[in-house]
Amino acid sequence: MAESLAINGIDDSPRGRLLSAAAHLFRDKGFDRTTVRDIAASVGIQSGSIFHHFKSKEDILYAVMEEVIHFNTDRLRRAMAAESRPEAQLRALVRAELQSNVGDTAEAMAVLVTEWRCLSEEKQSKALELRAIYEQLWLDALNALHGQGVFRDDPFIIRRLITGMTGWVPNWFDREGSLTLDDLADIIVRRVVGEA
Amino acid sequence: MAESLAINGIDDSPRGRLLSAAAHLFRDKGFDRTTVRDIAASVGIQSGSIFHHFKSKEDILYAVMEEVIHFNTDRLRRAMAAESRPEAQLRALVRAELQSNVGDTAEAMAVLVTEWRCLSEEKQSKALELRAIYEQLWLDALNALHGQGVFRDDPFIIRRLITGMTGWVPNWFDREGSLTLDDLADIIVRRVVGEA
DNA sequence: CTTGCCAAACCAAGCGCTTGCTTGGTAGCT
DNA sequence: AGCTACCAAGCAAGCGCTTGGTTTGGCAAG
Repeated sequence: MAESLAINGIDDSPRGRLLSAAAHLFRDKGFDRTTVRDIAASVGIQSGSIFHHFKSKEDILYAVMEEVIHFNTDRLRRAMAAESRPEAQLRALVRAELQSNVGDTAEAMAVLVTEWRCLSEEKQSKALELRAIYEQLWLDALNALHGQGVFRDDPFIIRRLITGMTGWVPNWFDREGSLTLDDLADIIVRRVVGEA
Repeated sequence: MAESLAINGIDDSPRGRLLSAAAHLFRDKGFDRTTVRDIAASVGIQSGSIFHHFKSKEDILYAVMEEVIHFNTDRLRRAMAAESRPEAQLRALVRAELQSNVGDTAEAMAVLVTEWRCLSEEKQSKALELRAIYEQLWLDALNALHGQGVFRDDPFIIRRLITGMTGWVPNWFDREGSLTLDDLADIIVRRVVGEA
């Protein structure tokens, strides 16, 4: 049932199983339409028992988001460190983000994007700080590439356009289709560096 | 208060005012967190009175989506008809979509994207049919451009990437900033036809 | 100009149900 | 003994929607 999400090694604790189930349900039905009774039922406990692990339903949502941001920031950092040639580094970043969005953390990432406003403003700020670290990695890389003349337009805007392209992919990409994620990464990279 | 949305000439009927208020609230708080009491209060009537105009809360959401899809399909059709040169036509389509997403129908478009799953499956299908007409206009145009050698990659994938780019714009674009929508349209067009 | 009428628009009240969360207590492992 | 994990029961609040009745504006007959 809950194949994806995974996120990390935290998974076989009661808390980890709750987070996995919650991420799955949140993506399927949305945060508001998912009840604590739904989450409890999908791990086989009573609804009240959830509140021994999280102090509120919103806390579960925040925990899902925090985990996935941390995990994917690490992945991005590794991708960046693994390449030195400019264009290869850009391709590595795009691949990493595609992996985040349609691969192992697809469910939690979808929740991060679509259920953002279900967080209190305070928790939104905290998550935004974590997200800013992720974005700074991108901007550092893009600024470097821009400085080396790999592309011409404003790196800040280019980053926004890449975010849009990769963020929309889960809505149409077919994992069983003939187009691979690496192919797609190349096509996206070509939107930045040109078809040369 | 409710400056945007507009959508059409239907606006000064009770129904039109309810749709405007609903679109605004749905974008602000989401469909589930918006109560019929909220909507009623924002047009100055009692909550029960809403059900003389719509038979359910979900019907309000569907009406908002239907109106905005029709309106923006017309706009796209006009944009396409107004240009004959390939690249100019592409730019016209991008401009039209940006106008839809961050201009006059921004609120209703945001609702269309984020509250999609709040519709029943039956209404989702109906909306999807309307949306398909819109998408077919894009594909026709992109296929023509592709045939004329304006770009090389698969038109179908390119359309998906454009959808992502333009769809994300409302999340970062600053209408008071120095970057205009036309500038942005040019930058996006350049992602398709190259920087030549 | 008045009168009688009707449909659209609305109100006041509340029903029935679901929701997130609390409470007080128990089973089992260390 | 004490801790983690859990159950059974239920409370208070909020939800979409219904109901029965009242106001309002327009319009044709007298």
